[in-house]
Amino acid sequence: MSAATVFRVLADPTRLAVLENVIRQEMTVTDLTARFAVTQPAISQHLAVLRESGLVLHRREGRLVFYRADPNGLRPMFRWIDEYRAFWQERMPRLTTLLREMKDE
Amino acid sequence: MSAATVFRVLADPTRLAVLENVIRQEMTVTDLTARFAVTQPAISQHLAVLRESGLVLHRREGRLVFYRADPNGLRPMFRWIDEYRAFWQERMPRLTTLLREMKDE
DNA sequence: GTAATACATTAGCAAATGCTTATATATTAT
DNA sequence: ATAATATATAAGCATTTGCTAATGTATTAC
Repeated sequence: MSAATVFRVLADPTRLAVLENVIRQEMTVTDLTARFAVTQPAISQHLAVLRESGLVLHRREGRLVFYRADPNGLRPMFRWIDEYRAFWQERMPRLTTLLREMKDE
Repeated sequence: MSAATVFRVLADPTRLAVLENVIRQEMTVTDLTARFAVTQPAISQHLAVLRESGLVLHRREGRLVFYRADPNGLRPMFRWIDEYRAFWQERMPRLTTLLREMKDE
């Protein structure tokens, strides 16, 4: 998964907001649908994109499907940031070790 | 400038690669055009998007226009990461102070 | 001046995207 | 079994996107 792919997935405001919700807490599709002005299929489609890009995990419990963010999903983004570390570092001196952790662990 | 906007700008592989080039070093439009398989107008259009979203700076010198990355351009992204700090932190314990710097300075 | 160079902008187009409606699939309740 | 609920998938459509070709605008060279 490339950084550009992760950026593309996060680029849509609705999809980003869906991710933000499942970062805060695990949630069903119905829960999510209730929080947005779009239909359930739209939410399911966003979740499919988030799933395929490794940004969320899901588990089925009866008819309910619970979604939650996968912290590993953003690793390509962290790797990208780290790759240009020297550049950000000019302005943000103590950045190095932190990004190292985010990238490697 | 919202995080989603920054993500959208970074989402296109060509445009991301253009940004990566001007991160490494200041460069003219002609320089950039030589490095990609697309036409000069395509490069100029990507640069326009990067300019309007605050990701690059430019200066004119005669007929040449030099572009370079603006490190402040990614601040919305860093702010977004910081907003969900607690979540990443579960897996990356020493993340806090670093993101603080990136966000605030 | 005129020509050449560097870059930006416009118009047009094919492909991708995000949405809705309709429908399919899976699970639970009766 | 049948109906109801939860979610996924498909089809269709309007909008956005990234590209090229053509043209416009500065600036420098002659």
